[in-house]
Amino acid sequence: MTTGDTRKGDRTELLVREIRQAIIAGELKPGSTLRQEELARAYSTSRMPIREALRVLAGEGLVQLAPNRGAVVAPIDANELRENFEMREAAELLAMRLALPHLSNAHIDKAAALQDRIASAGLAEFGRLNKAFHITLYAPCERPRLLAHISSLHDVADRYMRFTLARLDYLVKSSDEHRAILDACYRRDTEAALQLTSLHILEAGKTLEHYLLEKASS
Amino acid sequence: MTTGDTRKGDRTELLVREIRQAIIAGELKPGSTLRQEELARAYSTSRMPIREALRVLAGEGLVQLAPNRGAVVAPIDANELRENFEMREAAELLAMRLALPHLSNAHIDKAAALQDRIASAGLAEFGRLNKAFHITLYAPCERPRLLAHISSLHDVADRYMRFTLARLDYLVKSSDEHRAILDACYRRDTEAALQLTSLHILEAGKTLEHYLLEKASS
DNA sequence: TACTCGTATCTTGGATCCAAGATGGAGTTT
DNA sequence: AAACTCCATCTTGGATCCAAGATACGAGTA
Repeated sequence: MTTGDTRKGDRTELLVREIRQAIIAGELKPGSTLRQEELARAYSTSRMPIREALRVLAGEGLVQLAPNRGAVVAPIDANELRENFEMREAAELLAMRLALPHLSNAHIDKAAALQDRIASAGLAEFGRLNKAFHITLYAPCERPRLLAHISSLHDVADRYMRFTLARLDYLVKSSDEHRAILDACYRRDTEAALQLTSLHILEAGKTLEHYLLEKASS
Repeated sequence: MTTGDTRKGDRTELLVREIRQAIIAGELKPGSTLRQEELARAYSTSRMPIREALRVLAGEGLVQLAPNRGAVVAPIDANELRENFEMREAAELLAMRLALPHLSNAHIDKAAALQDRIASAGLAEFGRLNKAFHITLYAPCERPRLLAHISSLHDVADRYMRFTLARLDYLVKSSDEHRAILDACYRRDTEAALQLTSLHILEAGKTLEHYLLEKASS
């Protein structure tokens, strides 16, 4: 569930994080089969924690399990991409709406600082920082399940962004929209903040969908 | 993730289903510790599939894992109840909105048949049938991830409903609202269907919250 | 009497072992 | 030549074994 829990965590939990990152980053290619023995050797452990980790990742939709036939990295799928952004819009609007009444300038400052880092970061770091930016704005809503859900959705969105090798103009446009959202937050303009967030997410989805189809036809 | 996948499934998958139901039904009490050995004996298997099942259920938020300290059934929490219904509203409105353009009379008929069964069912079956009713209406949206998400949310809502021992008038009111939603669907009145669904969910949340606080103070 | 430290016991987590299902190829048959 | 069957091999799934962390209890001391 991608909880924000940062405590020590057992080995399996670490493996979940590492394999999840590997899938998001595309090091583990979509559709490739994951053999337990291989992963065990790769992460120098036994098959047992790998098995548990794969089941967790299956729950997040990043791998697909078939009984007695093993696991494959979830394939890239235009429908899933669309669905992901639709769900993100619904979930993030809710979070934004609930967070806004409790959003302090300190919070917005923190998000603004993250946006500054995004501006000077590359594609590899964009997803992580982008997620942090959004979650920071939503954090005051105090809804742990909702935030975990959003975090998980961002992970798969990040995967699609890297897969499509999103262009620079995508990052620039996104940054502009971030600044507009921050501005609306500082002004405590609820309607604008919600509207801008909605557009920000939906248009990002459209753009990535476009990139994906483009890539598929080439 | 509570996929609708109904294929044979390995032992672990079956265990997940059984333990999930036991938690929802309250047979496994909130806060009680789950010892692997006990569960293994109870389901006549070894600890191994139990361990995997617990991790999956942790992902769904039905159990809480603490490294080296085992698992407990997720405690009842008024905040989580509220959050659950807020998330349901957001997710189900999205599903409804996407499904309506593709909703055939056959689909609505099927949902209506489920509603008839709900009317003559008891508290124990309400949750399952209620979930089926809603999912049936949303199914034409063709969004597997979204539907799985909604299904999972319904599971924890069901748990709270049973825990609060929801009164009969709750079930009656819910049935009336179901019929109103069906009516709006037959009329293809999009606005009304969305509005009624929103109220249906939010008021159910309020009611259960009320019951829960009542129970807590007694 | 209350508090602390140490030990015995319990439970989880990881590794290994074994059985069962799936895959691939060779050989046979039509 | 194509297809089917049977068998060797590979991989997963479940059980058992062992180590390490956590808990509980009791002895000893202030």
